[in-house]
Amino acid sequence: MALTDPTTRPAGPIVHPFIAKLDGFVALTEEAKAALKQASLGAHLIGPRIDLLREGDMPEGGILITEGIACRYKHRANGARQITAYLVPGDTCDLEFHPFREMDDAIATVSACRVARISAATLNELVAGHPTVAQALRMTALVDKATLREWLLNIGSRSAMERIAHLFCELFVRLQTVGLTAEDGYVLPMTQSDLADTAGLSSVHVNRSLQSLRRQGVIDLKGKNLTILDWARLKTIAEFKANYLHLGDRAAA
Amino acid sequence: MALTDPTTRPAGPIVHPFIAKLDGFVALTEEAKAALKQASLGAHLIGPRIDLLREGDMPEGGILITEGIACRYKHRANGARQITAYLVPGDTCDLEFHPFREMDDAIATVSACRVARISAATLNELVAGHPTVAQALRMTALVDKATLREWLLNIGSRSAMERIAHLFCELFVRLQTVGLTAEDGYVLPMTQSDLADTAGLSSVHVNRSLQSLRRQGVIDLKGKNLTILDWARLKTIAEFKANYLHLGDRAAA
DNA sequence: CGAGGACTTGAAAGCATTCAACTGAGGTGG
DNA sequence: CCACCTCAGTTGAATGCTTTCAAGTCCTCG
Repeated sequence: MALTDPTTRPAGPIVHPFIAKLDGFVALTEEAKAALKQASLGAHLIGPRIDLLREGDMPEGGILITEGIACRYKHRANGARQITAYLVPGDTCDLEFHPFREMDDAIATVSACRVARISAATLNELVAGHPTVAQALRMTALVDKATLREWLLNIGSRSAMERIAHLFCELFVRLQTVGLTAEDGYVLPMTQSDLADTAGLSSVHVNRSLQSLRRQGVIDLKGKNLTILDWARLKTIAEFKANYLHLGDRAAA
Repeated sequence: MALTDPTTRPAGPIVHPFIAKLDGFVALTEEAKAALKQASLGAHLIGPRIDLLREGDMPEGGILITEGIACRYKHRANGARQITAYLVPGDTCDLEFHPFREMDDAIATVSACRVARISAATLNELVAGHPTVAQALRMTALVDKATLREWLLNIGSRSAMERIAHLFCELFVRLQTVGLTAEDGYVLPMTQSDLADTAGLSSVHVNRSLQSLRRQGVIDLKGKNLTILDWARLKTIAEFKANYLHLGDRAAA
């Protein structure tokens, strides 16, 4: 079962995942691509488990992940944490920037990441000067919302194993579009505790659910390497449809 | 305990909740207000429990709710339904419009609603001609996302009673900003089954949780009339902080 | 080699679901 | 005008998924 078509899929990671992502939504002009490239220069390398923005911060601009995986999360008074999104290379947050807005959640790296900060000024130039970029950014906001809704469905109505299977499916497809998957798997830097806080489960139960998936021969997960042994079955378990990601013809089988 | 300040809060429903909402985010010019008023003319009256858009539809423009309450939802193959958002007067969907985009979820009325459809053309004029409107619309998209994240936290980490309490708090604050609350309550058109599909619970358990809230003297719910008997306690139970709604100085105590 | 974090496993307890039956209110048609 | 139907809400009991608590293993890193 070929998950990727080598004639159209990149062999390795895409150099500018952000540009590739936007270009996939709306065909960008060459000037727009150049401007985006310029804007994403000067990305910093940041270690794992570091907060990029905290609740209550007033960000000066937006954030772009170039390498690694980050997450958005919220904390409760009792210490419980809910992860509300994963950011993979090419993903951004708070580009629909608005002045005097306090963060109502936090952003942190999961693995080590390369992170570019995009100032409000740069952003304004980008949007004002390049209508295609503006349109593509609106589309990313739309996809972000659709993804949040799908996660709500996931947590609200699926069983533990289904939730995890769904997350694995989504990450596979998203990472695939930026060339960060192997033929049948990818690097999963989250701990089981992270997965628990993502899926609204206890880490013990995540552990048992993963074992169930392993026992059924659907996945193999050793350390941080996730191998999908039976993509069709994983999709069936998760009831996964990629339509909410709005990838168009980039969508995997 | 005065929930509303009669000197600053409207006594009745706001005539143009959409304009009031946007104006609260970004001060609108008079021309912008006039244009918005024009755009929201011709709202249709639609009965309860009617689909406005279905999954797979390609909407021609956006939707604005002028009266009543609607919801966004997704269905699973097994018939399970997850409500992912409630739309109250002044709320919109799909104004961050993008051509050739298929709906990945559905929109339906809960109560009878007055609904205005805003064409892509009108929308483009509005955004192109009125920067304040464009900025305010970006802000609504931001708040929509923040609300989805809060719901994720709600379903993912709170107990049944807490989830319901949180929803009641959120709706109170949102309805209050458009003048649709009484001093200590509001009209709640959702059935217990709707609440169940919102909170990721069974309707039986919603019923029992409501009774628990009633027994504690926190709320009174008769038919479609919700009365909040103890706002402080309801907020405490829900661990409700309105910051994610980004209402600024409009926020209730 | 020690320490700590991640992962695993077992058993008990609990919150939530399912099934099933019943009440009550609202609307329809004879 | 009332019987009847339907849907929303209520209640009880049994089941079960998930959590919690606790202890122990494995692995990595300093």
